[in-house]
Amino acid sequence: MFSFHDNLILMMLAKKEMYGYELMKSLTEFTSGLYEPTKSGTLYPALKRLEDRGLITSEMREHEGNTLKYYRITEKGKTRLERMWTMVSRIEEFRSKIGV
Amino acid sequence: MFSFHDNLILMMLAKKEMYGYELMKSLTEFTSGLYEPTKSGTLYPALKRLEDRGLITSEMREHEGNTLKYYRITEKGKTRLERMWTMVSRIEEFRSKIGV
DNA sequence: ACCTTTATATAGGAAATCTACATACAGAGA
DNA sequence: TCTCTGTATGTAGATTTCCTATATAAAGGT
Repeated sequence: MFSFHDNLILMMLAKKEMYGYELMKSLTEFTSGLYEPTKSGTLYPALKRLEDRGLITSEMREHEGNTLKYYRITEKGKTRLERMWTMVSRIEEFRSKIGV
Repeated sequence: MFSFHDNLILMMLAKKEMYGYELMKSLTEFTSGLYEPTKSGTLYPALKRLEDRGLITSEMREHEGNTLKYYRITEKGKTRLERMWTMVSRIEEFRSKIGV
């Protein structure tokens, strides 16, 4: 219905462009205490899918002597992310209604 | 990492116990305009999984002449749901920080 | 009689996830 | 020097979940 993991990736890249490993660390920190750390075997195929669908783009770039693969969210990705924000708002609203 | 659909089911059942078809309609209404309607082929196997894991329980009960299968969230299910609330709060907080 | 809605469910294929492994380089410490 | 840890990017295979289509049955409307 809706891949939560993919949306978290888009969310992170909406803040700033990042390379894979950096993103992995950010996701792990974000979900710490709640979910298992993000693994490379989950992240990299996900990034490939998101790029194939035009939600993100990638570019190889030098950074302190290393060649890193930087990912950036596209306009299409931002539009997709809007759906998550709406969903999250609905959930918060629902929660406050039922008072749990 | 985290099945969003499963969490929405738990959320709905945290409000009140429901039978499958009723739950399907509720989920469809909740996600309307954002995602496709929930299909029976997705919902019923999900309910079976959640019951096998002890997050919900089911009971056959009469309602206006019909024998319906009512589902109820368990304490374990409520604990699981707490994780989603925390996650949703973190997302809202993140969103306000980046200002999108 | 026929159609739609309600109600629950399975079978099979497609997609996503998880576990494990593979590679390479850089720096720290014994 | 050798080894270990951390950084960095990925693939292979199995498991799990999801989607599409189908099946059944009963009730109510036209």
